[in-house]
Amino acid sequence: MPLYHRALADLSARGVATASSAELAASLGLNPATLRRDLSHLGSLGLRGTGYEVETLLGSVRRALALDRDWPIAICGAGHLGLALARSEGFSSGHFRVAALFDVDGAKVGTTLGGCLVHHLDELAAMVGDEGIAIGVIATPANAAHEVAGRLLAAGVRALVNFAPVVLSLPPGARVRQVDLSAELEVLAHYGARR
Amino acid sequence: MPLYHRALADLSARGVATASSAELAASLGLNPATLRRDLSHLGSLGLRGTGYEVETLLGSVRRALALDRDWPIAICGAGHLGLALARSEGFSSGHFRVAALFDVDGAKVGTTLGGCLVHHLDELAAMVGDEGIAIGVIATPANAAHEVAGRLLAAGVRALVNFAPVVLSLPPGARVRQVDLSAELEVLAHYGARR
DNA sequence: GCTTGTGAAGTCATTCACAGCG
DNA sequence: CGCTGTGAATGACTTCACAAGC
Repeated sequence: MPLYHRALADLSARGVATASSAELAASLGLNPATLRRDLSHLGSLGLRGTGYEVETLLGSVRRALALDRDWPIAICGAGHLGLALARSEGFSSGHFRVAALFDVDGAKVGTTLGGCLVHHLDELAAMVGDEGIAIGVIATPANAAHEVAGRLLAAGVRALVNFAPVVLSLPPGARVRQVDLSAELEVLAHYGARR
Repeated sequence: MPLYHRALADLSARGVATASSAELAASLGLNPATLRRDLSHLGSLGLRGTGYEVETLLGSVRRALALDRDWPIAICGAGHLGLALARSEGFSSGHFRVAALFDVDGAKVGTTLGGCLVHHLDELAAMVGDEGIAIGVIATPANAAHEVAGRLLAAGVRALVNFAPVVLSLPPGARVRQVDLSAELEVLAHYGARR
């Protein structure tokens, strides 16, 4: 669904008014039927014989993804990865905003890195409440990930993106998206060796 | 499969000799049957009544993932993300090694960032040959991703990790792993709004 | 004409449940 | 006994194929 959102935002920016499932699917490398069925979950939005109206569909996808409001994010870990994420397009542009950067290193706390003031992790709970943070990003070393996840959950954050190579066991009601850099490389190594 | 590799490497480092499918699965949050079926693809490695011998199984998984050799990697894009990746554990420790960092920015080329000399993208083809690079990482802005992917493929690199928010259309025989930061946030926003 | 939305079929992955083995 | 490996059942997705509609 995020893919559809991006494809439609592109078309919208380019001023395209309508697009058929075949065109959309081709631009995303998907089967047209898959795309039609996915979009049908949002309602009957297509015009038979014509396709989909880009602006209308974009609005529906945006609502489905709850991108019609702003999502403040907390990034935990102000190392290289945390800073890179804080400055990346995906995290700051559009519907997401890096509300705070946290670390436990006294040398970093209080300084401004990448345009963001670094707070101590102890301030997490307070800032989650003040800023309305609902999404937490774990960009710490592996051995700190569990504790940071626990603190985020305790502060009321129930949606996490975890970049640490650790499987987080979470209580029901909490969601985690795991982003595992070395796992990506390992599957490529597997396929690479087979050629 | 990379998850199994990591779990087994952990157990091995902690000196554990054997583990049952139930124990392994619990530590990864999986169903034991799923794990047994996955491992059965590697052969009949378990000891009935006992479980799996950690070292033996680790060796088999390592071979299956082709991690019994070194994989030199090229990172294209020496921005914040590219540098963070170059310094990350996952990319340098173990079986992977950042062999070269590339950019097109003349101000960066020739300097040493994060312990790596930055080469101009024009040197890509030569260095792929010299270093035996088989995996390329795209850490460029979205609008440069297509061209960089093309250059990597032209140089003979057929395995890519793409961090740019662009769907790459590749010739058959090439593999891509897409890592999409904003897509992760968007699915969390979707679920977050439903609670 | 062309394109959607959707039953029906097909494919792939997960899970159950148990025979077979150490 | 306990645990693996695996048929068989279940579920989730994908794709086909076509009737319904602009």
